[in-house]
Amino acid sequence: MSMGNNYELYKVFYWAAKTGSLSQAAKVLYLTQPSVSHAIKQLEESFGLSLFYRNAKGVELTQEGAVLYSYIEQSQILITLAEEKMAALKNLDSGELRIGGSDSLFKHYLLPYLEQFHEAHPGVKLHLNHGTTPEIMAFLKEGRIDLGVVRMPIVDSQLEVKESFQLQDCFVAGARYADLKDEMLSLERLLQHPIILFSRNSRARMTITELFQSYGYSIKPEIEVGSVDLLIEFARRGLGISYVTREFVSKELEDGSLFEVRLDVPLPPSHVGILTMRNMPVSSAASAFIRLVR
Amino acid sequence: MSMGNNYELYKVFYWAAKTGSLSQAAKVLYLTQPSVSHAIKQLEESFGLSLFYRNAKGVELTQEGAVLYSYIEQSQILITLAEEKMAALKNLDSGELRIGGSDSLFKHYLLPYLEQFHEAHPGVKLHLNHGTTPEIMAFLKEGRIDLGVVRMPIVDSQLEVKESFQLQDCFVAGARYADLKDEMLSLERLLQHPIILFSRNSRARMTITELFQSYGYSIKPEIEVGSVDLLIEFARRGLGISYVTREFVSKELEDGSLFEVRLDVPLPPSHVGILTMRNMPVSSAASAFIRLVR
DNA sequence: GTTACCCATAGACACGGTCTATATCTCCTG
DNA sequence: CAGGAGATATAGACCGTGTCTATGGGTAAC
Repeated sequence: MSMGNNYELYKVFYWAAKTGSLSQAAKVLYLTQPSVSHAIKQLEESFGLSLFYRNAKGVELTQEGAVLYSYIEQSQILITLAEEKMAALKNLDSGELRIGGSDSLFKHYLLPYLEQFHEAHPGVKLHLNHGTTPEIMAFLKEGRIDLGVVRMPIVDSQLEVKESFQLQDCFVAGARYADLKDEMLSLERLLQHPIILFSRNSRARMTITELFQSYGYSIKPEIEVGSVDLLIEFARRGLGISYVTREFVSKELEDGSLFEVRLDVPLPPSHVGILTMRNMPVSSAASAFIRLVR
Repeated sequence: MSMGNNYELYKVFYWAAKTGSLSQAAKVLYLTQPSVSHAIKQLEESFGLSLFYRNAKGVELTQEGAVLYSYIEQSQILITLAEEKMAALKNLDSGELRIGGSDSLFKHYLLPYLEQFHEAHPGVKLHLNHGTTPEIMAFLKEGRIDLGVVRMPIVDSQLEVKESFQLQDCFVAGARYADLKDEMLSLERLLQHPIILFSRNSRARMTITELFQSYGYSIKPEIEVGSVDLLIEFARRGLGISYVTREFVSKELEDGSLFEVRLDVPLPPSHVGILTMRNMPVSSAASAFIRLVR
C-alpha cells in the first residue's frame, strides 16, 4: 500500500497511543471500537509496519509506533491550538482590529466607541492609523487596515462605504466677538473678521472653500493651524473665528467659552462614512466594531 | 457550525495557502478545483471566519487565515516528516535493531551477519546486549531487545523460537596431548586427563555434565574459565582438554594448533535458536536480520 | 471455572467527499 | 471595447469508504 494517508487516521492514532487503548480512543473520538481498530490497521498497512503491540490490557506502541507518535503528537497539539485560537478569534477574545482615520475623528468622536470596544473585548489589540482620507483609502487597499473612518463623500469602486453618522461644521468665536452672538451674519460680514482654518488638505477645508466660491466669495484665513485643538484654542483666545465641527466643541459651547456664529446661509452637513474593501470578507473584529458604531 | 473538523481539510487549506491558489492546490492534491473550493468553504463555515480573500489571480490569506496557517504549516510539515521517517524505517534506512545473545555467539558466530547487515543497512543502529540465556529471555519480555540468540532448547510459552543453526561441541587439545590425535577415547579414558570447562552456568556446561552422568560418570574440571577465549588459549598451551564449540575453534583446528579429541560416544549437537515474542509483531529490522541469518 | 475486559473480523448501510457541468467575475489583450 | 483566459463559486449526481452492529477469540483476574 502506498503513502499519502487520510490525515484523519493520525487523529485516531494519536488518541490510541495517548490513551493506550483502542476502546478509550473510540470513546474520546465518539467512534466505536471496531472503527478505531480498522483505522489503526489502515495506518499499519499503509506504512507496512506494526505500530502497536496488542495485549489484554490494551495497546502499547512498538518502537516504530513510538517514532511516529513523537511526530504526530506535536502535529496534533498544534492543530488543537489552532482550533482554540480560531475560536478565540471568532469570539473576539483575541486578534487585532486596525482602524484608519483622522486624528480629530479618533479624538473627538471615535474615542468612546474605542473604549467601549476595548472594554468588551480586551483581548483584541487595537491599531489606530491616522492619516488623510486618501492615505486611509490607500492603507485599506494595501490591506494595512481593516476599516477606515473618513468624511464623505467617497467615490471608489473598490471600496464599500457605509454612512455612519453626521457632523455639522460651523463657525465659532470666543468672548472677544460676543457682540456677534445674537446676530445672523451674511458671508460678506463674516469675512470682515479674521478667520481661522485648518491648514491641511482636509475635506472640511475643501468644503468650506467651495461653499464660499459658490456664493461668489473667496475665504482666505488669517490663521491656519494644524490641529483641531488649536482651532478651538485660538478661537477661545479671541484670535479669530474658527471653522470647526460642532460636535467637537460641544463642551466649549456648553460652558460658554465659545458660541456659534450663525450665518444666513445653510452650511451643508458633512457625513462620516466607514470604509471597507468591497467584495472582501470583513474580519469579525471589524464587523463587530462597525455594528457598535452605527 | 461546531468545531472538530475532519483533519483532511487542513491538508487542503495548507496547500491552498502555500500555493496561493485553489486550482494549484487541487493539482497538488490530485483533486478538482471545486472540491478544494468546497473544502475551504467548510473550514470557513466551521470557524465562522473567512480564511482567504478571493481575487482574479487566486487567493490570499486573511488576517485570521494567516493565524491558522502559522499553526497548520508546522503541523503539516511534521506529518510529512513523520511519513518520510516511517518510509525510512520500512526501508531500513533508519531505525535500530536490538539483539540479545551470549558474548561468544556474538563474537564467533553472529559477527559476519552483523557486519553484513550493517553494510546493507548502515542507517540502522545496532544494539548488542550480552547476557545469559535467562537474562536474554527477560530482556525480551521487558521489550528491551527485539530478538535473542541463544542455545536451545527453550521452553517458554511467551516466546517464539526459530531454530537457526546447529553447533557441535567437542573436546579439543593442543600439541601437549598429540598422542591422543589418532585415538578414539572412551569417556573413562578422557577423564584421566585434565579437563577445562566453562565456569558459568551455561547451557553447554549443563549439557556435558548431564551427558557424563547418563553414562555413569561425573565430569569435574581441573580448570574453570570465564570465557571461550580462555578455553581455547588454555588448551593450546597444554593445560588440559577443553570442551568448546567446534565452530568457534575452526581456525585453530585448521592451522593445527588444536585438534579434536574424538570419543567413542556421540556428543549431541546443540542448536541455536532465535527468540522473539510470541504473538507480537516483529520490527522490520529484526525480521530482516532473521531472514539473513537463517 | 467464570466473568469481564480487551482487540479483530465480517458484512451492511448511509453519508459525504468528489466529480462534471456550468455560472460569474476580473484581468489582460488585440 | 469586445472577447479570451483563468480564477473561484454553485448545483446536482454518484460512488467510495468510513462507520456501524454483531460476533468471535484471547487474556487476566477473581
